[in-house]
Amino acid sequence: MKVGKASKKPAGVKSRAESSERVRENILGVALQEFSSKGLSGARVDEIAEKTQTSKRMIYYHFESKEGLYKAVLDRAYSSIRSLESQMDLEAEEPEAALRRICEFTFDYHSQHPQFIRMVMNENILCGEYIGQLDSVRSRNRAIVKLLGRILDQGVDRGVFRHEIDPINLHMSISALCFFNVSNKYTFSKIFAWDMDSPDAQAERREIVADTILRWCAA
Amino acid sequence: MKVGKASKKPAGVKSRAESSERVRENILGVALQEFSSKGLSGARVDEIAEKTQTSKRMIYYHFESKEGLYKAVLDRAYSSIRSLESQMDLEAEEPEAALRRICEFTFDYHSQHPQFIRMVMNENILCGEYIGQLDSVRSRNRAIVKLLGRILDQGVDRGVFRHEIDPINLHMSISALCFFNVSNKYTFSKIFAWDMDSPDAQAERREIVADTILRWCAA
Amino acid sequence: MKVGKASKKPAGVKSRAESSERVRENILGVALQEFSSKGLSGARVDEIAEKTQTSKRMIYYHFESKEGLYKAVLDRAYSSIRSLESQMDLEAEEPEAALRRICEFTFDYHSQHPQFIRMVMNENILCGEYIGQLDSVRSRNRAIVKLLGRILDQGVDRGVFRHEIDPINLHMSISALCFFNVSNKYTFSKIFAWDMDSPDAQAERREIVADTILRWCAA
Amino acid sequence: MKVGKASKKPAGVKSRAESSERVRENILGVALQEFSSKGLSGARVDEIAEKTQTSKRMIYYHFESKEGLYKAVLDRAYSSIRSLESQMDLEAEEPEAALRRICEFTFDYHSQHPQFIRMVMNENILCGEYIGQLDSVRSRNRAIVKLLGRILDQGVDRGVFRHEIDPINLHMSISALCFFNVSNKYTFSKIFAWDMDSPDAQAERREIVADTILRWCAA
DNA sequence: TATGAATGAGCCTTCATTCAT
DNA sequence: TATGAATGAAGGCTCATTCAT
Repeated sequence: MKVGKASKKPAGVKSRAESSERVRENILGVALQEFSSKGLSGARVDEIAEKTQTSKRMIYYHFESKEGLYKAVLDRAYSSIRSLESQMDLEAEEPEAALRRICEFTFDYHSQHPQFIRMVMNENILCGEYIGQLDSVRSRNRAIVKLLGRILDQGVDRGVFRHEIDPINLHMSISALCFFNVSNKYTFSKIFAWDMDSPDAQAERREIVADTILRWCAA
Repeated sequence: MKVGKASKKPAGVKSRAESSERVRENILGVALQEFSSKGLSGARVDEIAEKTQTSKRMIYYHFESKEGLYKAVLDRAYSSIRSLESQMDLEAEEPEAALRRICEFTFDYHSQHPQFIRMVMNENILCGEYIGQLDSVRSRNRAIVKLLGRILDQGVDRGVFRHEIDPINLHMSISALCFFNVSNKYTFSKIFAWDMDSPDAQAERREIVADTILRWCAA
Repeated sequence: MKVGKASKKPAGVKSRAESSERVRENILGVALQEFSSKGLSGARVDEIAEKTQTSKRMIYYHFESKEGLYKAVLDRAYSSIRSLESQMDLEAEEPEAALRRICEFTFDYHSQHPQFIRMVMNENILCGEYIGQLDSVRSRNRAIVKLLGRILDQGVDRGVFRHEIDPINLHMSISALCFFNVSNKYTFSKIFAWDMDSPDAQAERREIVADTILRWCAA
Repeated sequence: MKVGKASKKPAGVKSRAESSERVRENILGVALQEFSSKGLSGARVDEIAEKTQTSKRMIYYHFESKEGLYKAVLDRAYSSIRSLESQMDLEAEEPEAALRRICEFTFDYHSQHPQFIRMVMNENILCGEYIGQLDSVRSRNRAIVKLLGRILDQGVDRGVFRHEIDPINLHMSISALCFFNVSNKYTFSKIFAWDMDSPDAQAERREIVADTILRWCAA
C-alpha cells in the first residue's frame, strides 16, 4: 500500500481519495488473481466483482472496461518489479559476487511472484498488445540492463569476465532460465514426473542458473 | 495421413475414411492456429468453423467439445516433436559437437514452431490441466533426456564434460533458453526495443545458447 | 404480490423491487403456459422470452436456468393450491355435506386449473425429479388429509361413515377421479367421441364423483 | 412377437420380411422405452438408434420420422390393450363378480404396463394430437364399454345394480382410479411419504378401487 | 442393406456493459 | 456512491434429418 503519507485527519477516518485508492487496490489485487490464473479472455468481470469488496459498477468507474482493468493490472505488475536493482546494494561487491547475487535475486523474485510471470505469459500470448500501450514499462526495465552493464565492465576491467558479453543478451539468458523455472513448471513437471517445486529442487536449480551464467561470462 | 493401404480405386478418388481424415486434419490445423494465438478461452468455435472447409457441427462430431478439440490439438502438437532425436544422427560425432547440434536443433525447432510454444504456454496457464490427460505425451518426451544422458556420459569418459551434470537439468536449461527466445519475444522486444526476430539477432542468440550450455557442461 | 408495505411514493410509481417482482411474475406466467403445454423438454426458452415483456437474459438473471424456471413454476403451481382448505368453512356442516363440498371443490379446482394438472403430469413423467427438491410442497398438501380425517371422524361418530376409511386413500380416490377428468380428457374424448368439456357432461361428472366417494364412505 | 405363422423355410433362416419385422419390433421396443420415459420431445433419435441393434437409417426407413416412430409406438401401445375383454370369460359369472373382476383386471393391467400409461399421459400433454390420427384406436377401446353395458344390464335385471349407471361413466371411473394409481405415483408418494408401490399398498388399493366401483353401482 | 459422415437450424447459456434508483 | 436490474450480442452445443459409400 503506497498510501502512507502523514494525514492530518484522526485515525480511522479516511479521506475520499484514500478510500478511492483503497477500492482501486482491492480491485487490482483481485483482478491480478483472476487475470493471472485465467488470462484476459478467461477471467470474468462478474467473478472479479464478486471477490471484491465493492461492486461491478466500481470496476467500470475506476477502469472503464475489462481491458482497462487488465492494463492497470499489467502496469502494476511490471512496476512492482522496478525497484529490483534499488533493493540491492552491489556497489561494494566484487563483479562475480554481484552477478551471482543478481542471478539469485532474479531467480527468487520469479519464484515468489508467479502471478507476475503469468501476466507476462498472457501478454506474450496476446503478442504484447497491451504492454506496448504502457510507456511506463519500457523505461523502468532498462535499469537492470544498465546495472548488468556496469558489473560486466567492472568484471572485464578486473579480468574476470569476457569483454564480448552484451548486457541485454545477458539479461535475456538470466531471465530465460529464471522465467522458465516458473512458467513451464506444470508441463515440465508432468512430462518428467519431476517435482520442480520442492525446496531441494529449487535450491539446486537456483545454483545451476547462477553457475550457468557465471561460467558463460567467465574470462 | 494414416490411410496408406493399397487402394483399388483410381487416383483422385477419396474414400470416405480418407475424406474424414482430411476433414479432421483441416479442423486441427485451423484450431491450432486459433488456440495458439488466442488460448483455450479466447478461441471461438464459430471462428474456427468459419476458417474451416466444414461446419461447426463437424467439429463437435469429430471432437465432441471445444475442450476435446483443444486436447486433440495439444496432443498433435506434442507428438509432432517426438521424432526430434531420431532426426539427428549423432552417434559418430564428438560429445561436444553432438551437444552443440542438439542445442542448435532445439533452438531452430522452437523458432520454427511458435504455435507449439504457444500451446505449451497456454497449457501452463491452465496449470497443465489437459496435458495430464494425454498419456502419450509423457512417454515421448523422455527420449531426448536419454539422448542427453548418453552424450554426457561420453563427454565425461573423454574428459570434456563435468560428471555432475544431470541430464534433466541440462534439458531444462536448453529448453529454457530456446523457449524464452520464442515465448517472450513480444514483451522482451517491446521493453528493450530490440528486434529479436531479425536473422542476425537469431543467429547470434543461437550461438549464445549453445555456448552457454557447452560452457556449463565443460570440464 | 408480496410487496405490500406502505409506500411513500405516489401511486403509479413502481419501486425497483416492485418492478422486479412484476418481471418475475410475468415470466412465471408465460413459463407456466409453455411448460404446462409442452413439458420441460418441449418448451423453448426463446419462445418463453418472446411471449414475455422482457428478454431471454432476464430469465437467466432471475431463475438461473431453464430447470430453475421450471422449478419456480412448479413451486408456484403447488403453492397456489395451498389455501384450498382455508377457503372452505366446513366446521358447521354435517360430515356428509362437508365431504360432498370437498369433492365438488376439488373437482372444480381441477377443472379450473388445467395448467396445474399438466404440470403435475409432467412432473410424473419426470418421475417427480423436481418436486422432491421443493420442500415447501410437501408440508402444504398434508392439510387436506388432516381435514378429511376430521370429517371422517365426525362421520363415524354420527354413524354415517364407515370407520375403516383411511384419509390418505380417501384423498387419493377423490384426487384420482377429479384429476383424470382433466388430465385424460383428450384421449378419452377422442376414443369415445364424447365431449367431456361440455357444461352438462361436467355437471354430471361432478355429481358422479361426489356420489362415488360418499357411497364408498357410507356406513 | 406376433410372427409365429408356420414357415416353410428351415429353422434359423429368416425371410426378408421376417427380418424386417424383427427390426421393426426391436426399434419399437426401444422407442417405447424412450418415449414413455422422456416424452416425444425429450426422447432422442440418436439414443434410440444406439440402444437398437440396427442403425439410425433404419428408423427413418421404417418410420419416416421421429413423429412417425412415435405414432407407431402409440398405436402399438393402444392395440396391445385391445384383447382385454377377450381374455376374460365373464359370461358365466354373476354381474357383481364380473364387475369386480373387470376392476381388478384393469387395475392389474395398469400396474403392469406403466409404459402404456406414460404414453397416454404424453398424448394428453400433446392434447391428443397423435391419437386422433390413429383410427384403429377408436374402434378398439369401445369393446370394453360394450362389455360393461352388458354386465350393467344383467345387474339391473337381477336387481343388484342401479339402472341409472352409464357404462361410459362407469368406465371412466374405473379408468380414473386405476390410471391415477400409476400415473401420479411419483408426486403422490413424494408428497405424502407413502410408498404406493409396496405389494401391501397395491393390494389394499386394488380392493378399494373395486369396492368403490361396486358400491357406486349397487342398487 | 447398413454405416459413418455431414448438415443447418435452433437451443440453452454467458458475456461485458449500462441503466435506474 | 453503490446496488440490483437490465441488455443484446454472441458463445458453446445439440437436434432431427440426409447423404455417400
